Amino acid sequence: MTYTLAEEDYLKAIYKIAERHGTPVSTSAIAELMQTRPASVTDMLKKLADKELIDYKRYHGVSLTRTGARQATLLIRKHRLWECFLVDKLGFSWDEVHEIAEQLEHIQSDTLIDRLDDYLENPKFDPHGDPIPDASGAYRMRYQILLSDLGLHKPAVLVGVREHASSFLQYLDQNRLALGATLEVVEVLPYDGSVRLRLGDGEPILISGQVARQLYVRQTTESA
Amino acid sequence: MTYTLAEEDYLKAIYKIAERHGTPVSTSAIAELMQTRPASVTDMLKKLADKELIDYKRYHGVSLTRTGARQATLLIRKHRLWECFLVDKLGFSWDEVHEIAEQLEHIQSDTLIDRLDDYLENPKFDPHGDPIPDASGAYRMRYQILLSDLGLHKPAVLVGVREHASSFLQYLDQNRLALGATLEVVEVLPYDGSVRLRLGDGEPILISGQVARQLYVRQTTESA
DNA sequence: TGAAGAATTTAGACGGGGCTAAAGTACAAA
DNA sequence: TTTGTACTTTAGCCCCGTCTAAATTCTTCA
Repeated sequence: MTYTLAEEDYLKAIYKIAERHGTPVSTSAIAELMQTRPASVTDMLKKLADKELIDYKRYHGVSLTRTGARQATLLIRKHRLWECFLVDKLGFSWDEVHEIAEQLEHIQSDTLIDRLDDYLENPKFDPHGDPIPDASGAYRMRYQILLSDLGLHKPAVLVGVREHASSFLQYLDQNRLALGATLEVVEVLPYDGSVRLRLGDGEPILISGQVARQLYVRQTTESA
Repeated sequence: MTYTLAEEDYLKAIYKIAERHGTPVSTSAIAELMQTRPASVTDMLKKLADKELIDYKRYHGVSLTRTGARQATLLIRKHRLWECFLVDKLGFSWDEVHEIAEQLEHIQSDTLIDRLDDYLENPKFDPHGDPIPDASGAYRMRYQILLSDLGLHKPAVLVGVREHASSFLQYLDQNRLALGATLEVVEVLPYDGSVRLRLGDGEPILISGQVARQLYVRQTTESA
């Protein structure tokens, strides 16, 4: 089976929304994510349903079928592997790669993507800390929590970002918040939920609660 | 300026035909190369002419404008750089890369292609021996002649192929005819123009005149 | 010069994917 | 239970790139 560019984009959008907000996925949610009109979404949903990539009941949203989910996962695999390539091999920074990977993920060739995977030495996470599915579509979620849910004085490592906007990633760069950074919450300001962090062994920095809710961390053992 | 996939394909086709058979390029030649109908070609030619990518006079064929030619060479640059990547980095063989590069060449990002160029260490020729234009679209033709035009007992090196079909490339592989191979014509059979070659210092092999007309060689100095 | 035959273009249609405007459905609040 | 509002779908249109069938133009040769 080979799908059109638009079909692939819809499958990925549905997958992402379902991942975040659960199923069923509404027409308007898809329209908003894809920067398109609800009427256009409805048209495409019919086509995807005809191809048995989604389960669709009029007025009641959609969910991916097994086939649809598999296809979406493979797209995500391709997207994330290409992001690794762009960052690790070509020297792009993590805020520059999304649009390019968005194009590269549509290249049709199973051999290509498997060889790329090997060439990159089978990375398990992409430059934003998102897990990369294997060729069968399987991947394991890393143990992670939002920085905003991390208690005081618990050593942790920054492992992922929830928000992928360039401006956000650049903000993190400017504040030395890179994946793998060790950190610890020193204080949470009650007024607005801002968080004071110690990064590595440097001076504490202040980030907004808004930012803290976009960062995934993994607690490290006290001894580490 | 950004062009659609179909427009890019047409520009490249026109460029290739013009390169081989000169200008003007006929509607039917384009249709044949692109596996499409002459009527479809005519439609697209009007659009390309409106965008000033080609000079088009009804019933009299087309030629690329400066802008069109520039766009075509950039596509060829992308195609050939991706072929290098696939062969040199991912381990594909030269008969497997065309279709994949055909997709990759449409990825839109100047930065990407320039970084890829650097990553590959600015190759001047692709895996088939075709020259790679630089970012400005310029490239130098290598001195080369067809093997069928090489005289007897002149040492030469195989530098390129005129035919890119997988089956042809595989045939070359099976006969150890790789780019860079040194060779010398031992005999030309008068009956059908078959050529007996000494390859390196091995036993002579026989290839058809048909094949000899698809191989580019460069003469080496006697002393080499 | 004037057809015949080949090449090319036009006319009209179609599927993919998108849009607007209008109509239909669901659901929460009264 | 009814009704207002938000959401979704339908109807009808558009552009892109392709096609077939028919008409046109070029070219060549008698």
